Amino acid sequence: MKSALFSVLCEIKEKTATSIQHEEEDPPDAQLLRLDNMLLAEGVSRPEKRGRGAAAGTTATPGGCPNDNSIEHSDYRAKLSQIRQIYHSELEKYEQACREFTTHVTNLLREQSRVRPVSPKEMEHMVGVIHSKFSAIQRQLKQSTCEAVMTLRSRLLDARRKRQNFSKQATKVLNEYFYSHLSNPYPSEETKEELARKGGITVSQVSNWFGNKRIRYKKNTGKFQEEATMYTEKTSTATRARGPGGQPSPGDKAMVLLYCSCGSFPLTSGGDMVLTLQTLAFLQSPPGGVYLQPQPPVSQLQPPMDPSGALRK
DNA sequence: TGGTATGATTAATG
DNA sequence: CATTAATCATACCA
Repeated sequence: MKSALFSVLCEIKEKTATSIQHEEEDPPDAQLLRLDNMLLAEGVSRPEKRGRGAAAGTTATPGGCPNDNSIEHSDYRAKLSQIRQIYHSELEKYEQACREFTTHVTNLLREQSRVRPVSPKEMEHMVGVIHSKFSAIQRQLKQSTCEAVMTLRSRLLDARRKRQNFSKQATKVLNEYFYSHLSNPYPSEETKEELARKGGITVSQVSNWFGNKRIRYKKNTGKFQEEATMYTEKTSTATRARGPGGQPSPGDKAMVLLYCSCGSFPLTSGGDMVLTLQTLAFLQSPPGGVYLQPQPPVSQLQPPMDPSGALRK
């Protein structure tokens, strides 16, 4: 032990002899500062600390969002606190080691001072060098902690990485609403909440879903034909009218067709119009069942260009 | 393993 | 601030 210490001491001494100021050759204090900031922002530097604009933007919550993503985040938080613990204990260890080492070295120097003159300046230098060494180690610790946090974040917080398909129930609920409101698939906030509740997902997930759905439906309506008939049928079973064979009630089907001949959803003006049209369509819907029309009658919605072509007729 | 489906994110827009 | 359109990254399936 002692010999090891001594060798380090000698090394330090050498360096001191040459030039102290350039000892570390790379003093990026800015980087250190950034690391500190990040650790602070991530809540690593201080256990249990909240209340800083930092996180407020993303996870404002106390109000009415029940699960939102706190469930998913609990795992993250658990791991984060683990990291925090390790970080603090390591930091503590380093600091203690630093103190011990410093006293050790000063003692040694003091001993040496009996046989040779040791200037106070030399002492100071020694101490300074030791401290800078340890702070370099600390910086490394901070850096690796940062990396760990980043990895953790990307693994657990970035939802894109942990994407999970919605449950059958959720997609059913969403699709049913979507296809039964094809003419205006823009659920209100309340509706979104209800859909979210029924599907066991969050409101923002509902919004995302509708955003994706609208755009994808518009982009390639043909592809969704099957799905459309499927879900419109499904909803009609609830209100099922005649026909054991499944003669679907014309209403919703008609909506699909209607929609097709009407153009895109952005009928901002609205609801009444839709209703009227719906009734109209219902009345006009041919008994035979146009709904099965293999040809996608759809896609009138003025997509800029229709790749599937051949429609519009 | 490659292609597709799908949920989430982001930039642009009004 | 809600949407659209594009894009990312993963899930899922043949």
